[in-house]
Amino acid sequence: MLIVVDPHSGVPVYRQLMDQIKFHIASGILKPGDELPSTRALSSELGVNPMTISKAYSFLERDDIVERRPGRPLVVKAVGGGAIRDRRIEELRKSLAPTATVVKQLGLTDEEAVRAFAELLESTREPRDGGDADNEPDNEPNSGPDDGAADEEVSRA
Amino acid sequence: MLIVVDPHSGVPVYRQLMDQIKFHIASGILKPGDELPSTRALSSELGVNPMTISKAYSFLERDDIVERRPGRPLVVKAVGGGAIRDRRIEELRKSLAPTATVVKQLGLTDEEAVRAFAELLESTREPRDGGDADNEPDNEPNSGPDDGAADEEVSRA
DNA sequence: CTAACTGTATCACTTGACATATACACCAAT
DNA sequence: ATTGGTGTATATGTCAAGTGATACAGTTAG
Repeated sequence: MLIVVDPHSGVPVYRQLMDQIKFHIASGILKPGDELPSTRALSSELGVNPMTISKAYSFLERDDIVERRPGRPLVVKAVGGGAIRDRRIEELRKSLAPTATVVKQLGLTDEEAVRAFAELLESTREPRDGGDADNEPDNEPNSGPDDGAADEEVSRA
Repeated sequence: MLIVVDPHSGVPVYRQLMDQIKFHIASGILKPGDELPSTRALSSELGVNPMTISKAYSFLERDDIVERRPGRPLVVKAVGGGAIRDRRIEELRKSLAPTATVVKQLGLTDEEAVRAFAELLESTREPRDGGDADNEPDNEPNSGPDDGAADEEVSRA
């Protein structure tokens, strides 16, 4: 469970935490039933405020990824292996949703759009350190505190 | 050239302007050489500050979409017909870029990601009423039966 | 030159997200 | 009950984005 945050990356710390924990679950490093590090432990290890950790944990609970019991450490929720995959696809779809609007707005055909996506993926197939990933420029898939509106790129519903 | 902005959409006004102007260029309503409405004209028409219009114009210039001459209206930059299509693809790629990161982050394969995208596009394809079927409350350039042929081009001065 | 148009640089204000400090609530073991 | 562990609600501070009022600079026509 290696977690690294970069306060200067432009990506909110609590979101970096969420992303990395989600990633660790998705890749099996964190299994259902495992306990997450305590807020204070992570806090001193990463040099961030416990509340920031707690905020990340709260959102993870809201996303049904983690289970909260008062006074006890958080544990990874029991989800079937398949469910984890589904969750990843779901994440992807959320990230993709605004783009679907753009496609229609630009009047592109589905094929053109799909092909562009495939090419883009291929071109970025650089094997760069899979671990964490604090990146995620501006258009976040979701899992934010807001979620409400305001997005980047092009607008959306 | 119908432009509508919704200050409550959560999407910054200047970005709504950019998106709609880009869209009008992509769809041919605005052609290279056309002049854009003056900042003050658009300002009073939309009820926003001229500076907000100017900000949108500035970004459009930064994106090489429009040309600025001091004291003169902005004009759509001369891009070849083919370039317009490329520009749309380019827009799409920009919208897609963050998602490419997410894909890697989630450890999904290209195929899975591409398929999810294709499915998403298909699912948003309204079966009835061909056209655009678009769900896009806030930012939608040419929606509405009005417009007809009334205003277009940019002249308006 | 003056007038009327263009765009915009500068500054002030508002708003919201983010991170934090403090204090509190819960649980388990002593 | 006390102690030491857990997570977190609340209020405060910081900072950047978005917007707007004002004043200024360039162009064109009279």
